Amino acid sequence: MILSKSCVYAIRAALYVTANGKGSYVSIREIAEKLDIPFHFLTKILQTLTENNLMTSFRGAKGGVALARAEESISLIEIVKAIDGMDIFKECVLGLPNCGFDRPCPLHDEMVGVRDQIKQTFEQTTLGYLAKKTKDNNFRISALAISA
Amino acid sequence: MILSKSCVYAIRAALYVTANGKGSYVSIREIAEKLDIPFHFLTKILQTLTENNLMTSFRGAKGGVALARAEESISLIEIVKAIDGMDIFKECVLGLPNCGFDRPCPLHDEMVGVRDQIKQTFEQTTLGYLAKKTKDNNFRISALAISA
DNA sequence: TTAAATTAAGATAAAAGAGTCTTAAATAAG
DNA sequence: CTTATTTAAGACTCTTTTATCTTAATTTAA
Repeated sequence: MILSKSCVYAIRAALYVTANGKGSYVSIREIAEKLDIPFHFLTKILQTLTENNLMTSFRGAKGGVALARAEESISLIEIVKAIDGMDIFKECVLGLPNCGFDRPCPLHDEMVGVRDQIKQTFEQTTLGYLAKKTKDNNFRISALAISA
Repeated sequence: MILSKSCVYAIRAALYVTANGKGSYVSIREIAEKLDIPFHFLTKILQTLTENNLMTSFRGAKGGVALARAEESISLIEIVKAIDGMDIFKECVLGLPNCGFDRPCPLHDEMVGVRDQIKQTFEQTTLGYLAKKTKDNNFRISALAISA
């Protein structure tokens, strides 16, 4: 698994908010139920996104979370950075410290390309783009059966 | 981390055996010390490789492990398969079950390529090739400083 | 035959990741 | 003002991965 479960939950939740939160706050309970994510666990994860200025939150009745900025300006890598950190894009596949051009591991050449490609994908993919793509193609962001 | 720590240990140990085990058994203690891997932990991992017919082992004094087949005939994917399983090459980046051409997640298109590329790399890279490359270029398979 | 070396196997422990539960604080609405 | 709703925060539990420890079994060689 490239991303931690927390990070996957964060991305899926952010997509849900992008797609369903136009103009108002979305309650974490709703997100948790719709995406089949443990509520309290998701609460913590979204708190981290809020701390990292990717979301804003609002307490109390009618409270919830919302994107902190325009959906086209938030790319997935910001979420990954907040939850899993950027080290996952630098890590040596054989776990050797300071693996790189200078001191490569035997697999460095083979892996550096795909790793950069993954990083680029996360850099270039915005919540806005991905939410639109998800809607247009009726893609799913939950394992749950689609409810009308 | 794409591969588990166990899997990384397995690959590095297999490379060490390939490079240093010509014709005879290499003791697990030696591998563990040279590669800075916990001995008992490595023992279990190599037992798994032995159970999967990738290595043979020999008990008692002068015992150790050796490759079960010619080094050019063992590709990294066999080690990955034995330790982490093949699911890591099928897993959806967003953790959705049955993500694929039929029921893709929003990131499926972006990820399917790199995932296949990683898989191909492990399929095509043999222990023989990698050990030779490691020797020729003086690459390292351990975090430890190189000892004369 | 005995001692040393070495893998095999199983129990246990430590660490990290994932998930749950409870209480506090804030907000809206009656 | 009170109640219901909702996020914040912290403690706690569970599971998986990683690591350690002990004993058994096997083999070599003195």
